[in-house]
Amino acid sequence: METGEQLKRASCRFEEYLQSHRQRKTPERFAILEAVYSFSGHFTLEELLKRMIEERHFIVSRATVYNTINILTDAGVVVRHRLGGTAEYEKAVGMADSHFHLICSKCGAMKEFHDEKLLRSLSEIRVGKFTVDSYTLYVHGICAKCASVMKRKKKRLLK
Amino acid sequence: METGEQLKRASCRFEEYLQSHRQRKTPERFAILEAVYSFSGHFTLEELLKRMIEERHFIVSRATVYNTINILTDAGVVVRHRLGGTAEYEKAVGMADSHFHLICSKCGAMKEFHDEKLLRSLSEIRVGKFTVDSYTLYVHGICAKCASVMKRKKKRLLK
DNA sequence: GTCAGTGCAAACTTTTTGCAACTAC
DNA sequence: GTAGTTGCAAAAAGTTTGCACTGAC
Repeated sequence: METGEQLKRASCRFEEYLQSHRQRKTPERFAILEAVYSFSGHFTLEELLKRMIEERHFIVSRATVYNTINILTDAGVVVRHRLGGTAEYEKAVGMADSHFHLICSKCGAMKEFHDEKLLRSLSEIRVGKFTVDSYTLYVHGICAKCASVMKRKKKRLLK
Repeated sequence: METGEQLKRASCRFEEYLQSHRQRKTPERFAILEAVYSFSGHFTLEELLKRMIEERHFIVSRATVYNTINILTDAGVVVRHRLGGTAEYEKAVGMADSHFHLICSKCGAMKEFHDEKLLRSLSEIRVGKFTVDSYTLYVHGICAKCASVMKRKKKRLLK
């Protein structure tokens, strides 16, 4: 799915959400949604705010971005990750349920990966009367970069 | 695996971790580990501190509990969940990699579930040169309780 | 016109840190 | 003895909130 299509679907879902929750369709909300979908990967709230104001020249307050990102998350068009101190976000439409996250325990880096087979296993989850919406899978371990650093360190110690 | 066995294995792993990281085996650290393993489910840092002091009569400062829980998490004997505002923790030995989490988007409740098949799929994950340690899977959706509340609400509106 | 949303700053919650005293090694 | 650890209080970081003004419906 291309980026424009993602945004279109997200806007649609967001409008429905706002309507059904009797919340208003303000320009701020849609400008923030667009900025969110302009990122290809993860971003923090601070990065989003910066992109809004400096790059997209849409003046909006931090409080409104916080408020809106919460609504977007509730609406299911944004996913929130809280691994380090600062929350990270990413678009959900055309993304969620289709990729998973590798987290390096050493450096904290987060990287995406795809796995069709795993995706199929996940879609088969049925747990009592719980209605499944989406999944978030974090695979913890050591990334290639940190592994090689540790290897070098070990070698030096052995000398 | 019974609780005592879990704690024993966790202590062992923790000792190894401390040794290899040249960190000290203080009474505080092991008292905190024991308190952690005295919980059967999730708990917050505040709950842990309360159990330490009020129930187990081991006086320790909040700062030390924060410090220690971070080390325990790094050592892989505790898992941290950051879904709401406050972090929640749970023991990892005999738990992690063997159960997954259902999160209700409505009420925020977190519940565990087991799935042998899924566990097998996860253990087959291989992604480039990333060394896999453990997994954390969150399944988001609506819990049975919230679903029935919403259903009732809908019915009332239709009357 | 009404009530929800926005912007600002202040408040709040959770977690980390600086420093002196202490203790495991 | 030395360097890591603790406890306390203070600070930081991240997020939410109160209030007056604005604007969507």
